Amino acid sequence: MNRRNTASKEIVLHLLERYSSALSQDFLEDRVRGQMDRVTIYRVLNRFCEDGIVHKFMSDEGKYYYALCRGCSPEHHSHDHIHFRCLHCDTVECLPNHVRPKLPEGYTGLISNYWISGYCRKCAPGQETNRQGGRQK
Amino acid sequence: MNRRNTASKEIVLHLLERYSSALSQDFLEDRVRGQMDRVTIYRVLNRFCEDGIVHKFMSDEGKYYYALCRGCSPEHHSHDHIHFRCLHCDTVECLPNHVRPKLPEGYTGLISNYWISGYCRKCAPGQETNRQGGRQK
DNA sequence: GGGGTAACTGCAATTATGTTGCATCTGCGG
DNA sequence: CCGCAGATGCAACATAATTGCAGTTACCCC
Repeated sequence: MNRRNTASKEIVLHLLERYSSALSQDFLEDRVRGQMDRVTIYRVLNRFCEDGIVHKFMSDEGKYYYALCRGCSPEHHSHDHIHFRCLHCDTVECLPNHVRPKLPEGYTGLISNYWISGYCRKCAPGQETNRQGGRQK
Repeated sequence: MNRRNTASKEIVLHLLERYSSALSQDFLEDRVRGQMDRVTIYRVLNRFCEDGIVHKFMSDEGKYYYALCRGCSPEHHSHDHIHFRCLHCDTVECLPNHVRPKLPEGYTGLISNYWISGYCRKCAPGQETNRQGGRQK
């Protein structure tokens, strides 16, 4: 199973880097409309996940978001950080915090997904807004 | 908008109480098959949410789970607890922990959903199992 | 206790997202 | 440059959420 360098991979990777935030499949679809098929995006993203350069997580609206892995090797992923959605600019990002809540006696936690919605720094009350009109949907 | 007492409400409420864990729509469908329509379950559950006696949250598999609110009034909901799925018995429950992670400077958190998968007390390694053959799916 | 109405229900249909099968195409090693 | 495994496009399917509408019913009011 050797991976190949293809235009599709480049395009998707470039978008993930450019936005430096977590993106949903349908957001990517809008950006590459006409350039490649939905299914190709789907498969490219999942291949990235298999290769450990991207992780995906379920959002509060029931669809996956994909983000570049930062600071975790393919062998050792640490995804115990918080996923944050700004209710104003609708950006989804991975916060640097590491979270390790204490579970009740007898419980073992293996996989986690922490999700918080609110206002990001750029859209904080009192700050000038960051909304970019449909930057994400 | 006055609510009425109907058989459907009773049945769904009774199931939520009986299992005392978070249930998905399709799990409830299996339990009431022939007694009421899917859409009715859907609407009953969402009415419960509006009324503040149930809260719903997105699972890691992309579907909503519904659980009775415990210790939160209709005016003041506190849903900053952890939702836990046991990978063995597949039960989803609300843990009592309250979580308040510190966000980076400038961020304001409003809504949260903490999700952890692992093994619950009953299914902990070394314990006898709790799997009930399709108790949830 | 009966009537009227707003709330509720059932059925059909639609939307959105994820997923798979298969025929075709292509990057790349030899 | 040849061959093939990996990648792609298209069609189709699966599942969950959601809406419209016509018909039913709980319950307030008399």
